[in-house]
Amino acid sequence: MTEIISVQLDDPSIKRSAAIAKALGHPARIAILKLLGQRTTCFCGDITEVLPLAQSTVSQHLKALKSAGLITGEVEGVRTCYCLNPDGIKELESTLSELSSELIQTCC
Amino acid sequence: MTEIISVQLDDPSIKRSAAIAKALGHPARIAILKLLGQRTTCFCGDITEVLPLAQSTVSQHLKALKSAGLITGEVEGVRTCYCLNPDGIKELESTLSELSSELIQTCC
DNA sequence: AAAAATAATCGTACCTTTACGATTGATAAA
DNA sequence: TTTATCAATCGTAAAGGTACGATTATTTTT
Repeated sequence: MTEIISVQLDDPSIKRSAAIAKALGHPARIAILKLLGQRTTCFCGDITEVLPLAQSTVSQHLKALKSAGLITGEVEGVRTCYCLNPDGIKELESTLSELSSELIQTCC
Repeated sequence: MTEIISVQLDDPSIKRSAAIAKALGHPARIAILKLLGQRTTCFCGDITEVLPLAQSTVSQHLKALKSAGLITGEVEGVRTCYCLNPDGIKELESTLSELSSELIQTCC
């Protein structure tokens, strides 16, 4: 019985997985996440110092990570303090490990 | 000692992680992977039947998944048989679980 | 009060992605 | 041999992503 168990593009869990993956889909954004993992806390300028990108570009990437829920950003005076968002990172972990174990079950 | 342990954009492992994530970064491609997980084997037409997308669009997504190494595609006469690529799926699993556990360690 | 510092946003240029229909080339069926 | 089938590719339009410098708003420091 090879039944198709509904694969819909607007399935919220598929959309969410794709959105998380999309946020990870650029080297700069992975690098930023790793950096935040090393330093616990970071200002935008700290990241700009380390990456070969303009401040406005870094700010853009931070915005993408924030709207995907993977980081938080809190204004502290003239700076903004960015941190990994534990909830988002856990969701990243669970969502993508669920997906890969689902896939591995049949193919490996 | 809060030392930065080299975060470079052209680090191959960062680039690879980003490339894998990018391949997962669209609902249609996640749906295709899940479909292949359910059916073990699929022709392009099977996928086109199930997804609300034109054949040429599905073909494009299959191409993206294939060049990311997540699926294989073998011509069988007039059709092409697509399968999950065990090596690619394992790499997806290990790469992204390594990343998330690295991140979880500091933030959670 | 003026100047400096920080980061968001704007404007812009360029490239990529996504989607479609049409076409093509290859194979299989009539 | 002709016709039908399948999927890749082409051409193209619209939308989105990536990068930069310049500008702006806010907050500190002087």
